[in-house]
Amino acid sequence: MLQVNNLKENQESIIKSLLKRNVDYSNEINKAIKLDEQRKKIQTDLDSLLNESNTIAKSIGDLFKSGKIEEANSLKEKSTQIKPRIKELQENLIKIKLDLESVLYTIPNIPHPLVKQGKDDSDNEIVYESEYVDQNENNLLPHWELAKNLDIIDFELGNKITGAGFPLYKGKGAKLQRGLINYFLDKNTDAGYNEIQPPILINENSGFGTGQLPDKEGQMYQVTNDNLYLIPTAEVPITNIYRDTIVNKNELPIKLTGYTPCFRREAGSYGSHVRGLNRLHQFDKVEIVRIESSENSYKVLDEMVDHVKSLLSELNLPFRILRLCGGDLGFTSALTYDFEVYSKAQKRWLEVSSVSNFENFQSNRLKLRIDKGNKEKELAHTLNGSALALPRIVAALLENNQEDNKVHLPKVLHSYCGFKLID
RNA sequence: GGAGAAAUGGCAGAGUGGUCGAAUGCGGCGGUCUUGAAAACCGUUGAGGGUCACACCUCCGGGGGUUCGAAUCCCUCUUUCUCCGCCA
Repeated sequence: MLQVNNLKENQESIIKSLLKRNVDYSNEINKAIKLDEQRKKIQTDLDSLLNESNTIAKSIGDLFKSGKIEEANSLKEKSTQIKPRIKELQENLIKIKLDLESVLYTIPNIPHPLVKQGKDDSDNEIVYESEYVDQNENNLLPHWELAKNLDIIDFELGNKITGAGFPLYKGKGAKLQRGLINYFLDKNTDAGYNEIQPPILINENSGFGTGQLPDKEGQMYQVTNDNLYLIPTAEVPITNIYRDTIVNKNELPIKLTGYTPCFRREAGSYGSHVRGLNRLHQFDKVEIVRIESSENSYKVLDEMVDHVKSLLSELNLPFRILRLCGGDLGFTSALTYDFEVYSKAQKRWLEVSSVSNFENFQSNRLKLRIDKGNKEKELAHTLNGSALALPRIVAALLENNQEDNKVHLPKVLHSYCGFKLID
């Protein structure tokens, strides 16, 4: 959520920056500014009425003490008279605050200057490509066939137990999952991230804090009896640790990592491009989250990109890094780098990580501030990224390292999995 | 799941209807003293709205109510603790 004051002060430039998303938000922004002015007006009126009524109440107390009962009683009456007006203003205030908030919820984050205008993912800029990628290898099996032949992932059984998009990993497939999770967590920990294990069900407040609610509840699985949601990403519980908090600047840097399963309804996506592991309702992901001051956050974003890069390099997977254009940039993000690995059998790039700086967009909603000392406080910058999401990594590992229906694991995973070859 | 108690500032802990945004202690910050440090002493120290700055307003777990006036009384929800039951 953007700050109204920021909208007011930088109206023109914000509208212009938001145009990079190919949407004109000037109406919403004007509306927000107007609502805020009305809010201020109502607030001021209400405050002066409250002041009046407080003053009266105090004098009544004094009058009673000095025994002037009659005077007190007539003041009581006066106070009773302004009460309905106070009530009315209070109701108006609540309403206008809600209106303002719901307008602010519709305005996405301001893209960073590096973000180019663009309509969709075809306009994303490639900022790094790991190596020459041979796109002409043929006779390679897609991972779902390999997985079936090797009997390491059973999509049908998952379907039987739960439904499509809930695969069952077996034997070396299950061990590969476990090995990857441990490998990622160890690498993240080595890079200074503090490992945590958050709950995977969240309440409504947490959903609002990171922006899944309102409006995006359709993408989450819900536990209606208890009004809880299954997390779509560890970002939600981890970032919400810092909801309604003021962190002291000497607690920085805050670097957290956590593994969780993630649950996404992915309503409306079907077809051949979601086959196998390409898109699932339940998948595993290791996430990294950082809380930073505004002056450091972009340095930190680069750091995170380098870190994810090192993971993919060690896994020996061909990958590229994209800087998302305005049209593909997530609602809450100011700048996002996507990591894609090349899947040689499908001959497609698969997204395996997304690293973003949200600047203070999330923290404004979370009410997450940094105490900089000298009575100075600022909204924190939040950043997060996948390091990494498992399914497409597994897909690429299987497809790219296959040889005669066998799969050779990259060296770094040997000790984590306890085997070098899946056969 | 049943019974009881509680929820106050970074922490501990007073406050049961009227100068209470809240005593006191600890902690934090600034200072005096000291070669330096400690101790001692003095001062300062919650958040949000609003203002050029003041004034002023809101907040004592959340929501609602009573009252001229609520941290204090009532209702409700949540959480925590103790006891009982059940249990990985």
